[in-house]
Amino acid sequence: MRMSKLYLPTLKEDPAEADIKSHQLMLRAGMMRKLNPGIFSYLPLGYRVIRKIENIVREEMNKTTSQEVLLPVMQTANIWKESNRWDKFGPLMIKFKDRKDHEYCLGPTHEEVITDLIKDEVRSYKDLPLNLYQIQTKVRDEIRPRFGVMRGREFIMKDAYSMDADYEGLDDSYQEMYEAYVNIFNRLGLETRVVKADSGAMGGKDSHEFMVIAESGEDDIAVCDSCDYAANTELAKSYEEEKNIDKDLKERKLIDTPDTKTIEGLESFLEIDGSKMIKTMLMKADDELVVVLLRGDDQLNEVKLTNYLQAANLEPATEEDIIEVFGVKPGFIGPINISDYKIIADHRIKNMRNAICGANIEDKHYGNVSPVRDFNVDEYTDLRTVKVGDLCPECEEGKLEIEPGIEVGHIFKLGTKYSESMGATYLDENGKAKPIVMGSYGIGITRIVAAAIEQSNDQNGIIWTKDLAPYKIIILPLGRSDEVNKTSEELYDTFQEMGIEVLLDDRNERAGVKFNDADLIGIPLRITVGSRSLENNVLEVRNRQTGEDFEINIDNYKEEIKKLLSELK
RNA sequence: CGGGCUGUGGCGCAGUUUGGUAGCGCACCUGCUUUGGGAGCAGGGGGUCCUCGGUUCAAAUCCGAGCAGCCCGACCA
Repeated sequence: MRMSKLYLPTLKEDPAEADIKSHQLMLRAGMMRKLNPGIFSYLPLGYRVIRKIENIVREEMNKTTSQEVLLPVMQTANIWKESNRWDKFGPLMIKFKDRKDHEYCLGPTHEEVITDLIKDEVRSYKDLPLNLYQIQTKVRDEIRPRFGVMRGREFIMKDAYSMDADYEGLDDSYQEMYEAYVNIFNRLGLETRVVKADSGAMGGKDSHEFMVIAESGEDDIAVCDSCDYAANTELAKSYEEEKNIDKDLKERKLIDTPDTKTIEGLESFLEIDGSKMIKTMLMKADDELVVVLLRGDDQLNEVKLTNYLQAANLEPATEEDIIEVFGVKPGFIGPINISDYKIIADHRIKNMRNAICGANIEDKHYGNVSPVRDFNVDEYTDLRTVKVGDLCPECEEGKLEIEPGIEVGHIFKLGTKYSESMGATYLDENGKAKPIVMGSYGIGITRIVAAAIEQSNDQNGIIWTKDLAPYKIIILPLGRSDEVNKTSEELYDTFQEMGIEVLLDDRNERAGVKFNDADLIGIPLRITVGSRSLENNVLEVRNRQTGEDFEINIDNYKEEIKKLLSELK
């Protein structure tokens, strides 16, 4: 491609609206432009990278039993009502009505469509297993789109759905996809980590996320430094530690804590560590108020609590609710003498003795409080978010580290959630109707573009790997001598004949502009053609990935370039 | 939805405190010179100062309301 003809509007300065590297660089490198928050147009360079990723994903998917289809973006509300997700997915969906007043949404995902698609066609166990995938734009009315393409309201996703006769079949399908994902991310050159994950609104049992470790990641991953345990902190199990228990129950006492409403405040006021305190919270799970107890130095993990309660919605209770339940303003609430509401405590509360908690009296806390003797707990479960340095729940030897990650893939064992609600059944060997057992498997195509850039850039711009680079070679003719132009054109033609994707910077720009744009858009090999080098009968080549410079003899440049290309990552 | 910040040529910003009719850098157009890491000189085009309402002789600037964007929290590929 000739750059004089390429629609490539690069920017010298970082746009004010972008503050992570990948977002800044995608705008600066002319890969995309924003239409609305989280909604982008992809320009030639950006779309080329997207297609590279799509094709790698497609090739690897086609090596499995999965077959490519294309499902509708516009979906009738009926199927969402059948699966009971019309309300549950709720505000995340863009909903609208057609002229006949029928309700529709723009597809945020395709479990309903796929289930509807197969339910009339798959009638016998002989039709199973079946696995279908598509690569398509998803639309979600995200609460807060951000970080460019990282969390968009429109994004391209590869989603696959497996249909099996039973759970053993699902395990096989899941394993097949798992392995395909490992291959895909290897080919994409992304350093990913597979972690156990929450299945969230998709429902189902097992679930793994494929995470790219990156500073700008929105998820936290807990990783054991000794075994291979790795999980999203949303569900990473907390090790049930059994500390030395102080058996001597001291007499409960009331302590004056004027205007001290937070754990931190108590820590400095009383000079006692938060681990000796009981944190009391009131949460509203759907319509039920629940009292939650945690150790003072722990954080409530809302995903764990939501899952434990099997709630659709979880939010902190209002101040009015708190006053009604505890008879006191927030800051001084505690579990003592609370009996009309369910009290759920983290495991770590069980072994606490002589602790401090709110007294349900303004400006007062109790000291020397212990469970059983002083207050009742209805249920103990794992509610805390794991922390750096926690003992690993798996091997119980290593310590957990926490790293930020970008979720680029997510696989779920859905089970029969959709097939049951939507009536997708088959007849087994005995002629008995059974629900199809399903799995779903997503890869965020556009998010991978951002993740790849996050993982590979420098001060000058993007550094593409060979397989994602929109072009492999960029030729920079410098100066305007006929000889330079002639050589550049020859190189350009030759590379095209060789089937190598090549850019020719034939713009009437100064050397500095060309160098800087070449660096910015991250083309792996740059060939500089100038009178200086032509005099010596050489081509100057720079490897963008390593920064190395080479002078190659112009007489056998084809071989040299092939060699340099093959050495690229 | 809550909290913070911001809206001024295509982009990045100043001007707002103290009202007087809009400016800088980049980009763009023309000409000349230049041409190996974002050129120089000269000339030029382009702005409902987010919107609506108010105060005033006069509003980018003051007041009110609204809208939009960005960032921090709950959602997810």
